[in-house]
Amino acid sequence: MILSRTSQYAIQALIFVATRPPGEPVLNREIASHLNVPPAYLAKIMQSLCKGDLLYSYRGRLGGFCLREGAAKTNLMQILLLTEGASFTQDCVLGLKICSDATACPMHAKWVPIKKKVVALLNDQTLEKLARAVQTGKYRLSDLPSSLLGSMRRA
Amino acid sequence: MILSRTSQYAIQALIFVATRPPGEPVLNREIASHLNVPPAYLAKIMQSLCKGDLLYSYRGRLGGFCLREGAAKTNLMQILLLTEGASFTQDCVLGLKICSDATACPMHAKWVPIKKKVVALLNDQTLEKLARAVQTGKYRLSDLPSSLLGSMRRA
DNA sequence: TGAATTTCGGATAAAATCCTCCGAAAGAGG
DNA sequence: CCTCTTTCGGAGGATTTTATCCGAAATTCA
Repeated sequence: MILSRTSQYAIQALIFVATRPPGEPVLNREIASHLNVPPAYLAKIMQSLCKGDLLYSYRGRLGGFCLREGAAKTNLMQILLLTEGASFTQDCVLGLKICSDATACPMHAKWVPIKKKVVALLNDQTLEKLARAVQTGKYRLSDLPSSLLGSMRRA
Repeated sequence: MILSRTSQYAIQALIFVATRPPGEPVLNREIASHLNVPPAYLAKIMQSLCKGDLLYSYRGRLGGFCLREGAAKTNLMQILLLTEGASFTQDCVLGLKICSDATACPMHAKWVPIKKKVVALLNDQTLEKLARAVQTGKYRLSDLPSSLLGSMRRA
């Protein structure tokens, strides 16, 4: 409804890394298998997150990825700026090239307040917070094992 | 940020037809040029809107598209159901296959209220309302002529 | 040094979305 | 009837997104 697969993978991966003890590199392979996402594709995304200064990467035997210092304070908006580009929150809902308070599409007035709420939420949610939510066990990052899927779907 | 191009074109086209006197067929060509949208592609979308029972189509010399009776009460949610599919509002923000109150992703609790607001807005906005908003001249459906773009951008 | 491991970077493939083209069918009017 | 116009339906192309593959570079450890 709102995020590309790339963004979803990026956010999931970053939260996962944030749940691990800082300073201990996490393997791409390990992240991918835990999140159940394609490893080769995730590797590309991890690379771009390194270039976006959110992660450190280390090659070789003790290699892997670590959160950069301070990156735990990163919020989702900052991540999406990397993965979706700057136009993410700027584009008109109906796709008009120009849509502002001065000259607006018929949805503009009603849409802006909601968009503000979305942006505020994305700004508020940091990796730190999200990682903690997962660590408490209250929330889940990976999909349920397929053995449980059947019973969940029925519920 | 949220809608596919196809959905944007569909909504724009429907609003445009809704601004026209009912019963007088509007040509695809006319809609496309007014919205500045690829005519051949729009034709496909119009076809699917006919199949979705929102429009009537007429072939031949006096042909074109008309809103089906009652279709002016159609809201955006119903249109998006046709163009985006049912999962549009159901999918998890982070892409988890299962994400419900019982077993949720770390964004779930904060996201659900916002999603509800979005859905409520989409349910509230009917073609009738949107068309009227355009007819009053307060809002715009088509892009500005390129001659004005420069001055707008600078503002 | 050499072997093993891991990310890097570039090329490429697969799938989805966006878009075009064209002949056929249907309707209007002479 | 024929001609003109329009949508219909199917095939296909272009672009973007998603995903894979592989050799090269870096790092660890023996």
